[in-house]
Amino acid sequence: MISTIIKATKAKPSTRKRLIEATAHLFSLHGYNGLTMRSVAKEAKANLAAASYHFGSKDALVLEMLHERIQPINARRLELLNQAKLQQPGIPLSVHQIFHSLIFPIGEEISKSTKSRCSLAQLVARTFTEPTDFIERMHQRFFAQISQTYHAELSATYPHCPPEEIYWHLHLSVAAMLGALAQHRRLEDFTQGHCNEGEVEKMIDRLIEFISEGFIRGIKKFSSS
Amino acid sequence: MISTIIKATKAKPSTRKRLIEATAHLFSLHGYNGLTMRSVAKEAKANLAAASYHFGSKDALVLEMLHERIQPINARRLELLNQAKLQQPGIPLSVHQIFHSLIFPIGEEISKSTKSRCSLAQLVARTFTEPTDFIERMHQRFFAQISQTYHAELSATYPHCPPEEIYWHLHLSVAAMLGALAQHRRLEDFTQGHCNEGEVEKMIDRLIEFISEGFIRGIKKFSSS
DNA sequence: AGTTTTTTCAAACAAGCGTTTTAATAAGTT
DNA sequence: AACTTATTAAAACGCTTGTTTGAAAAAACT
Repeated sequence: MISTIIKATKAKPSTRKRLIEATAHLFSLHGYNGLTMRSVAKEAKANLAAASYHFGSKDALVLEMLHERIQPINARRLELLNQAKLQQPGIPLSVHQIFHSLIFPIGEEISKSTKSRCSLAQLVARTFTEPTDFIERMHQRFFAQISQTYHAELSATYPHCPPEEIYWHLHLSVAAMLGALAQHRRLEDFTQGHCNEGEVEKMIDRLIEFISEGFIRGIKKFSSS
Repeated sequence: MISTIIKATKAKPSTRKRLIEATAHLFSLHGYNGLTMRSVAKEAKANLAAASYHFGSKDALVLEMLHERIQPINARRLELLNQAKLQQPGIPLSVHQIFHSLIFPIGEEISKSTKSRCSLAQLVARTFTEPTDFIERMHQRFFAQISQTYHAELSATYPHCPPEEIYWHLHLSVAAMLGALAQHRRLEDFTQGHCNEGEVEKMIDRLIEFISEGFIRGIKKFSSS
């Protein structure tokens, strides 16, 4: 009786779930080209043909994994955005508020997933640095709309700023965010041990401040001249 | 007579040079794993065995290419740094001056190389996002020293700021720079055509301002509390 | 229970990979 | 001109890749 309960709680997840998790881990480590069906199968303790059976192809497998990982983050972003707007109806959000809603959800997910071996930071970042064609298409589908949302929000905060300049600095902000995520793994090496990769909160706090101020001062300088 | 002169001026470069150039182009497009000896040979209009003959292995070929491309940038950085220090001996450099010396040389090289199909921005950025082991080692060799130089310079500007906080924000700055370079290719898509990828100068100017201000305000906020 | 559907498994497939070999050609030297 | 070295070329090597096959096992359903 007891053993069955233990067995039930410790029962390993479905093959499908294990494949997705292994894919996330290996993709974040080695990128799309560095991920092989055999390495996924091995890590998921599944048969080589399992991934093809469940997802059809390597492309579809990776796309499904990315969908499952990224969708919750984007949903949370919009949630935070709307939440802030409801608290001050009619008043445009501050730059800090806007970038908080953009960056904070990533920190949340990273903290959640530290128990698993997959670094979400690396995964999200790799989505943008991978050159594979199909990932570019997927990127377009996943992020095109949300980037427009943020541009609109920032335009509301700076109603007299030319849209082009908003775009320039939003682009820089997103690039900085992704760069920080991608580089986070190297933090300890880069700082000769002065900073700790595990302090995700510290990183997120500083990143939000860094980007917000970079954005504010940049807009001020380049839209007035 | 004339034909020989034309032939001489238009003579295609040595096989070795063509291989390096093709490697740079394909590496920046597809990364290390996505680059194949056959694709390099084809683009360089050389035989498949040529790369192995001239460089020994794929690893050595890519390393040599990176060395040739990155070394001049780092040299120029130190040159600008020393130049600025000579103009105001004894006085610490401003944050803008420091980051100008870090970022501007990349802009120079990008402008130079726009005639070739290789985007230097992508190449430099990929150096940092590629997970391949040997590239990590190479990165350590190429950038470990220069990152220390910049930390020292910034510490001189902020003598009372704890080194840890300098590291944090230098890390964010470098990450932002690399992120911007890596994302530069997507600029037009991201901004729905509002911004032009070709305007490298604009990007560099805004990047220097963005990072400098992010650094300054971040240091102010997080080292005083 | 028997039957159908879903899932696992080992083995094989063609294609592409980095590298090596061997021979032919070009360049340089005495 | 003869000889030595450096370079190019085509073909093959062993290995890994994503995907498919067909049979065995497990699960689900009537």
